[in-house]
Amino acid sequence: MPTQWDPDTPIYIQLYQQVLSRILDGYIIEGEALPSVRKVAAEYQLNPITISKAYQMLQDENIVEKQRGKGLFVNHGVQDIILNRERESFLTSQWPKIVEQINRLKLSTDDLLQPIEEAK
Amino acid sequence: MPTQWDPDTPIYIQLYQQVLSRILDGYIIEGEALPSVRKVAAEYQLNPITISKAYQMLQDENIVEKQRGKGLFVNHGVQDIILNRERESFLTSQWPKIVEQINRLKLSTDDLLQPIEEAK
DNA sequence: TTAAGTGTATTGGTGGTATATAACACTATA
DNA sequence: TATAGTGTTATATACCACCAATACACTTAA
Repeated sequence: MPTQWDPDTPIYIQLYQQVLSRILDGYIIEGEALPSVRKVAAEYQLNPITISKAYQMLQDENIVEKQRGKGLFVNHGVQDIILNRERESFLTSQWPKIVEQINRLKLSTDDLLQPIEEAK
Repeated sequence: MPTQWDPDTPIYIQLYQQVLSRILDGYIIEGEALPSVRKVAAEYQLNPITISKAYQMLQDENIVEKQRGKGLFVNHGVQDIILNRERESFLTSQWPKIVEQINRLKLSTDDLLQPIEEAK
């Protein structure tokens, strides 16, 4: 599914973001286990440690919890937390820069809406 | 002016982007010379090679041209070229991802416009 | 108990970034 | 002709992020 990796972003970061996305979009359910480090490693032809590093970030943020010998389980209530966190982050740190960029490039609403209409 | 450097982006990349921005915004004029490698190095406490690396990128893209012994001069017509290039890049590679993100986070137009209104 | 399944700590290689230092080739000016 | 100003190249050094190979500690189930 992750056709290819973006060479400008560390793989473990992309894995981390992918898990967040899948929780957010409901493909990974609260209370269930993440696919094991070795499974993902085999599927994507990666070193288990690389996946472990992504999973470690999720543990540090209390998104998942480790059950020794069993795997990593998604905590309850996390979907909402992620949604709010991403919204907050987008609105405060990304969106202002985007607006500034739009103004700097003197882009019209037509320029911005056209690609959206075409995608429909 | 560049209060501080973003630790997540190479300095020479930030220098390169800064020059592009200043040309775009009219602070650096076509036909004029860029500040010399050594001046910038002294001002920002950097190694001359670091500045040279940024300037090399600008030469590779024909933004500036070298006059041996004199310095690097901004080519004519470059302001428009940069504007079009940035617009193109923004609309095709950044904006679609932004729109997708907005949809994914189910952000309303109110959420997006509020910070803009507040800034006025 | 044994085998297979969890995650992870250690170690080492590779490549990118930036520095320090020096030298080169050229031009403009006093 | 000196001198000081351009950008550039070369070498060595240091540091850190990324990733792989290996080995370890633990749990579960046959």
